[in-house]
Amino acid sequence: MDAVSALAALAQDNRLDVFRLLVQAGPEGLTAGAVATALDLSPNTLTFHFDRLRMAGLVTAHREGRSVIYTAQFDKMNELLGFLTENCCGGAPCVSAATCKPSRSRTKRLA
Amino acid sequence: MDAVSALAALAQDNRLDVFRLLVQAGPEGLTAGAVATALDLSPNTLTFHFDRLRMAGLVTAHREGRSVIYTAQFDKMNELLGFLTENCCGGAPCVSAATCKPSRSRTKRLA
DNA sequence: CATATATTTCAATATTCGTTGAAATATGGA
DNA sequence: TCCATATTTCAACGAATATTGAAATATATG
Repeated sequence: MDAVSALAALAQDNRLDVFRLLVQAGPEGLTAGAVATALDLSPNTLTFHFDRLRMAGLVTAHREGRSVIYTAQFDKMNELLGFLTENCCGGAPCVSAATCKPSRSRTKRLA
Repeated sequence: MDAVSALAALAQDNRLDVFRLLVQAGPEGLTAGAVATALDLSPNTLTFHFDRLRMAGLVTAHREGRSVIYTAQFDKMNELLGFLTENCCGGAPCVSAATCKPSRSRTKRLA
């Protein structure tokens, strides 16, 4: 796993905002357009940032109709948190317990 | 607290290595020269990276004789871990328990 | 003081980053 | 098919990043 690219993906204001928004949105994710509107980012700029997050493994994308839906990858975030706790933190033993989960398990979209 | 600059500080191979080394070294820290030797970095390049870590609050520096000793700031790392767990992770509740501590509490230097 | 050691500063350079605007592509509906 | 919506691709550009080499600064020792 590449901790540096995951860190780099989150180390930018707009991308951090994008990721936080996707985390809030939970496993159903959000359309690119919804993120663009929410954060007031132009669609091409957003694509650039999505690419970084995607290459780092922090989000995935799938098309649904004309929209593309981006979804936070909680596993990857857990992996990063685990790495940081273990390697940059003196190895506090709480890693496995602090499992990263979607904020609210709302199963609203299309339901 | 500026999560982005802390993330950016760690989002580079050499700096991540530097920080991990300082975490291993514990509260006594390491001289700039020791880090340079351990990671095979030229001293001026290292100063550049130390600056980034320092501005992010992840390390502090103090002179001791002709050497400058750099020390990891565990509190700041805890802060970052807390932020990430809370904001990028759905708010898993383990944050306060996963307190970031020096790897080994050896109180050797000057003792 | 003169010299050696330890670190920082500075200028230069190639590379990468983040944004913009225009054009292209993909999908769905009239 | 034609058109509107949604997203991506591309070229361009200024800004920031990481590294190098040379010079400067700070401290200790003879």
